Amino acid sequence: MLEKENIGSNFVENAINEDLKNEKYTEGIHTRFPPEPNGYLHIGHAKSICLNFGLARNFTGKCNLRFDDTNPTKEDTEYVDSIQEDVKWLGFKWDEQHYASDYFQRLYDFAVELIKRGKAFVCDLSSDEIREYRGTLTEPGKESPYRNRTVEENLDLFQRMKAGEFPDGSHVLRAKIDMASPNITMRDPVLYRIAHAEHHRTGNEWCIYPMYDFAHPLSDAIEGITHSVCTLEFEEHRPLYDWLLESLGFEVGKRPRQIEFARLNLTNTVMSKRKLRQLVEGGYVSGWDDPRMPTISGLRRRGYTPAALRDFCERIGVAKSNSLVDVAMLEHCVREDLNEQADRVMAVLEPLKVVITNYPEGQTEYLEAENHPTRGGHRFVPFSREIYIEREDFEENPPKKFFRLKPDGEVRLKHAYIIKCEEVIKDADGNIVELHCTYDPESKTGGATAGRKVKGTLHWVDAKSALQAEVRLYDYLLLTDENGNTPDDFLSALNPNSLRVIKDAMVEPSLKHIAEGTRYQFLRKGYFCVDKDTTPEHLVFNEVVGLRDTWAKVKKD
RNA sequence: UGGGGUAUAGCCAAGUUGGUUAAGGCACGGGACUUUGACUCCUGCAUUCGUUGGUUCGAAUCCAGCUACCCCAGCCA
Repeated sequence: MLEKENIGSNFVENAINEDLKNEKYTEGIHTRFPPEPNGYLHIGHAKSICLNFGLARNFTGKCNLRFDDTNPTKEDTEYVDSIQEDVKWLGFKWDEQHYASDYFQRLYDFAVELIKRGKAFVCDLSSDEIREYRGTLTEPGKESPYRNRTVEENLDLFQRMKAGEFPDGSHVLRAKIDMASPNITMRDPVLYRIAHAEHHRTGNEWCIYPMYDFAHPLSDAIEGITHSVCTLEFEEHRPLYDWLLESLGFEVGKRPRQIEFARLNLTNTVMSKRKLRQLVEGGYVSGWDDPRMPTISGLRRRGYTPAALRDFCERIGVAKSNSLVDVAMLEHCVREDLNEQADRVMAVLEPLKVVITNYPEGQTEYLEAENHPTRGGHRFVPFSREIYIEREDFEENPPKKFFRLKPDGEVRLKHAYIIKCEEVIKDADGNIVELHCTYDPESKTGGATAGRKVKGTLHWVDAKSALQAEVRLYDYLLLTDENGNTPDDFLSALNPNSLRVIKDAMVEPSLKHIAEGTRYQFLRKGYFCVDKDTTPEHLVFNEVVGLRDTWAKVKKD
């Protein structure tokens, strides 16, 4: 079998290597990604997806997509569609697609078999009673008075549960294990419950539904899964997982093995479905795909690339310790990808008009501008007497080391000329409304005399031909303490400035007809992605992530 | 105070059977380059592995105790 190089190795791969070495799973390894279709996928799921599909790839095995749809009251096809879309978008192809609901009949048969083997019984206790009988963390539970029914009685009752003779909550099928077990999961866990509810796929065919603990190991076994990777909270369920497979006669070394890893936590955001739902339903964000959301759909809309997400999942590793990954790691991954992929264009977010007084009135020239510093390609950008520069690129009283534009100062306009600030025009309130500059005709980019050096280089757009655009700037959804922690009451930590909309940014005219989803680097600002709200008349950009800004740090000192 | 887990730098994380100076990445600092204060490139960043003892010529790795944090009492997954 393929053994991976030590790069990116993790304990799950080590465990699989060990299994292989011991000649287990000789048919090859088989994993699965088993989401419940009750919500949208987020970056924590991406970690699991990358892990499971990555294992299949690294060991030349297979990976299934299986919808764990055993709870009809919470699930919906809307989610199965979005989940499939997200997995595909991330760049993975599943070998087989299944639904736990496809196995309802087989699962029922397994339950019957379990009853026949005397390992399960129908219990008439109410859910409150079951809870009382279960005991507590420190005290053992008590056995149900229905625990010793005969196999025949159990068979009859279970069949009648299935036939719909009983109302919800009146009966339940339970495993017969050990009410005194220190592991609460093993205290005669519920295997089946009655729910007269319509299932999104099986409709009203069933009125009893298996619990996760019952359906999961058996679904894994049915599919020939070798390594069932899940998160840490299922660790104490593993004895039950193994008990069921053992009780039903699945052979050790061939039956699936459950391995648990720590779920992803990221600073400045929340990751639980419940909290994400709260954000959406409370109107704190525009929806599941709000670009500030850590959902796959949100990240996609924000402009993150699948490659960046995969790289991120690779870099954070897989282990068993609870961890909180700095969101800076994620940002680094997109920057690295987009630095390579994104074409450069010029856009001025907060325009300040500059009149070049010695430039001929009415003249426009088209300057060659490279699209990418290493990959090449070029376009022509118009330049004329009036342009816009970034408001923050001019300071009347500049701090030390400010090498942008200042009174009597010189600066290079990217792809164009060196200009000198001659006059600052203000309105009656003293606000700077315009700059009058002169340009050096000898300094034109690419020309024979372009060699003169000035310290600063600014981006700009031609005033006459620039396009107005809406630009949405994002900051973290949540404010965190120095340790990156969010309070339990996370809504109190919502960042009031997580979204800033600029309606009147000016972008170069080459951006006239662009496709939704296209990503650019706005020179000296950051990476931006064309939002789906864009129309032929109205451009809308989302900030993916800003460029690293050393000046911002220097300025603070 | 039952059971199950986890502890290696500010943050992730390698370190499998004990053996030279404890990988790598992020962040951060210093420098070079620069018509993006970007990118890139150099360079620095744990005498120490939660803690205390023990075994050993030798321990992050083995043993014992202690401490901290996470998870479990859904007919959710």
